[in-house]
Amino acid sequence: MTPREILRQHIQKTILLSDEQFSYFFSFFKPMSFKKGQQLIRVGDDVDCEYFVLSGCLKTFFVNDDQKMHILQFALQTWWASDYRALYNHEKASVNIDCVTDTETLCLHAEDREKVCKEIREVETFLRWRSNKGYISLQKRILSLLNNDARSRYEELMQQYPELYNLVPKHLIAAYLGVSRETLSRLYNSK
Amino acid sequence: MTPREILRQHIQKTILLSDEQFSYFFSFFKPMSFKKGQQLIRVGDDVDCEYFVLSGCLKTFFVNDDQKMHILQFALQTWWASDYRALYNHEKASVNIDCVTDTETLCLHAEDREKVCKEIREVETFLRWRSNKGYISLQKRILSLLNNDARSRYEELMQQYPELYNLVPKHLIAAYLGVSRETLSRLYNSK
DNA sequence: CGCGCGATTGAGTAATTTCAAATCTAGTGG
DNA sequence: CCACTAGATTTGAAATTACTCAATCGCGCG
Repeated sequence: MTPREILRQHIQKTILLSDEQFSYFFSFFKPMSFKKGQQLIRVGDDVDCEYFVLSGCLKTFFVNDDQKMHILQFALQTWWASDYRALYNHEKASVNIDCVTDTETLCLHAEDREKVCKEIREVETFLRWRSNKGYISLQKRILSLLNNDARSRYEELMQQYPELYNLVPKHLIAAYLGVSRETLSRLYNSK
Repeated sequence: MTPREILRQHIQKTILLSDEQFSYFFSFFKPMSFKKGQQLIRVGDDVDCEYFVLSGCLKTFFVNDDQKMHILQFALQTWWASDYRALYNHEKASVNIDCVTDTETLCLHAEDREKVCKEIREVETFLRWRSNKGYISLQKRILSLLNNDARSRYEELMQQYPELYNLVPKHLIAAYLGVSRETLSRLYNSK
């Protein structure tokens, strides 16, 4: 599938755009490819765009004073990634984003997003629903953090995104689940 | 402040509506008042509306198989509450919402929301930003759950929402923070 | 072959939970 | 005003869970 098709199918799960409308929207996306380990956003950066993943895997993460990394999100194909707090409030980035693997993205600038939102009603509807879905999935994750122990969080994640198993090193999975790598290792090697 | 003024001020932090537009939007909100302990949404219910809090406090929560309660959200004045997963996907409720104190709300039905969104562009923009802010605040909470121990989560919460201290029983705060009530008690009585 | 990264294992430590009991507090009825 | 009660909070002690730190193992790659 071409980048254009990937994006179009993704959007059409929520709304319908005419060829003309979609072409116009698509014209604002800039293809950007990155190598494994390359950084898209660093803490303190100005943030003016968001990334739509075509292939590969990004991670959004935060490193605390003790050098411990916490992962907020893995972004696979058709996922969006940015520091949305920075992007929407015009603040400096408070999280990092880099590549877990080589990754191809489409980059959309915030000003273009707002421009197209104004011009094409359906695009704004799409973005509203995208935010809603994001909200719902974060709520689910919070519930999982509150309610489940590390093992069931791990099983839940692997069941929902099996592709992560081979794509992402275990210590990153641990940083996403909120346990130490040692604990995660013990969890799935015993029992 | 009247309910109308509370809602209007809240909305105007994001977008500007003419008197006429606002009156039209406002006409779809139905005042609903509840007593402490009263349930607005129960797991398994059909969900067709969301609530805008005028006064008092709601909690959105989940009770697991061990009868342990986990709190997803407290909703104070100008906060919105519903089971958004159920509301947006037309599923049965997977969480409960009830009143921590006597609570006054404005109730908005999903179909009316979509209707007004179509008719008034600014309302859709408002809802898009509302979702974004919700997403950002949940992301902040996840980071806090991953990175901070129970004590700093408690201090963070009390600093951000001091009114919760007198309004909400401590064992509910514990259920929000993800610790046992005994641990929470020890945390702020030692030190 | 040796390096480097990731994964595993062991042992000791720290944090949190559970369970049970005691204490406190606000509201009710006499 | 007092006694009573239900709910909320606190405290103690034992058990559990997860963490840290250090060492080891495994494997792909130059």
